[in-house]
Amino acid sequence: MATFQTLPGFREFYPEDLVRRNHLFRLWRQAANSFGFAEYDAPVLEPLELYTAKSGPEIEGQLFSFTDKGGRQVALRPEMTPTVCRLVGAKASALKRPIKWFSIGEFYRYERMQKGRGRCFHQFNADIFGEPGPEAEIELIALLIQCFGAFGLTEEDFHVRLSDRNLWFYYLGALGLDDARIRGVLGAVDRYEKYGDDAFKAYAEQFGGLEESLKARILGFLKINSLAAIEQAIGELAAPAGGVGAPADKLQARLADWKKLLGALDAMGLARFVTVDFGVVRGLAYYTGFVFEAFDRKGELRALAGGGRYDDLVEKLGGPALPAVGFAIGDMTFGLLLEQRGLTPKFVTGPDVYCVIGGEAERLAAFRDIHALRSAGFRVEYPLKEVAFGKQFKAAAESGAKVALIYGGDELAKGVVKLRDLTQRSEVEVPRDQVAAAVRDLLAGP
RNA sequence: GCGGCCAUAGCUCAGUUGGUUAGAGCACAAGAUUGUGGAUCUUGGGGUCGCGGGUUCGAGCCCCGUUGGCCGCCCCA
Repeated sequence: MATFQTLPGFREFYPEDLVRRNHLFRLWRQAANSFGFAEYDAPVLEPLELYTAKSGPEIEGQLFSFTDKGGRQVALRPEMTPTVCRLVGAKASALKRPIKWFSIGEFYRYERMQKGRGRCFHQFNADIFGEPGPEAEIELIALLIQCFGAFGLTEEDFHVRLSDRNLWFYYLGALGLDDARIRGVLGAVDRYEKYGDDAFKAYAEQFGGLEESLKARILGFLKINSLAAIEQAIGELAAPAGGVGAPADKLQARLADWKKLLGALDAMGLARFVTVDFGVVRGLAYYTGFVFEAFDRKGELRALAGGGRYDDLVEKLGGPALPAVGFAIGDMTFGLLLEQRGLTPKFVTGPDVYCVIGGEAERLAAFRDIHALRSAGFRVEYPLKEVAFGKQFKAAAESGAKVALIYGGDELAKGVVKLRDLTQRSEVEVPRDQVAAAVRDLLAGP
């Protein structure tokens, strides 16, 4: 029994696990590249203030934080957004626009583990900086969908729920709520799906109960699920029955943004993945416009991905004023979904060539070819120690190799190597100086 | 931070009302097999029964604590 255990919530990746993880990363990276996003990376350890500045001091309870030997308060990164804001902010004036960046990294949160959540996890992050219009959302939501579709997930498997914190703010403001109350209501809206009416308890404790008529209007707004419903709500907002209407020009601009966003996604053939759903508001205070979250269609898993616009954050973290939109996909819930849908393919990790070697004399001859084949890019295996032929053939078959090269005394005496096609179970003798070419031909064949 | 369930070999698990030296399958390794296939047969390595304490003549089994895991709550950037 091992004396030392893995720290709670941390994961180890044995080779077969890492193969699967790499598969995720490979397809995500491919999707981002095809959308023209540039990959970056950054430190795992950051100043604690980078996170407390954004989220308040309470956040420290959720962080792996400590004081380093230089007396600095530091924390393992719990997310990428503040880091990438710093990177972009520091060179904002020198970066070509639009700034489209992505990364894949490991993150750490000091939390209790649950299904789909651990203390360390990986995230794919994609962000666009410098673009205030919905063109940025179009790119990002399309990329998000592609990051899922690349695995064979369809609209039967997941959808992206899209909402708008701007309209929420306009609406709640028009209902006469101040900023603190608006945030309180949004907190309730965020939880409404899960708790129903109980979601308003926290609000009631802080501000007193909501009037029934007010609550009914909020719940009505929460049920907005189509462009037509948005249009209608905007019409009502511009000319409210009572109270203060939101600025008409802003509302019209917002409606135009919605039309542009949904129209573009439809033109890409992605409308079937997108659900308008004002029940999504995201808990975070810093989101400023469109927000979206991806869920499995069955609603069994926690969120697969989340994102939105955060136009004020770069400036708040000390950079220039720079509009931004971004999203992140976590690897844990996403992996669960792939597993549920049987979309984690069997990975062939076998070599191209397995060498069967007679004895120590033949081994030296084989080594020359093995190294040459490996240098030529083939994946070549051989038994490290002298083993009976029967065992070697068994090992060759089990390895998954398509080709066996047989270095026996008889062959080498004739200046040849036997090349066995392990699939066809056929053999040919090949002169030693033509081994690489013969292997290449066989592997390239049908 | 809180609650429920759980912990026996690398994995999946059995283990009688508490009773001798803790078992099976799979996996791994060796042999059958010194030149041809994933099979089969034989054999083997591998366990502080998570850890610590208690009850008992005797604990894998009962009790307490602790660590870890799963699930949920809080939270979820």
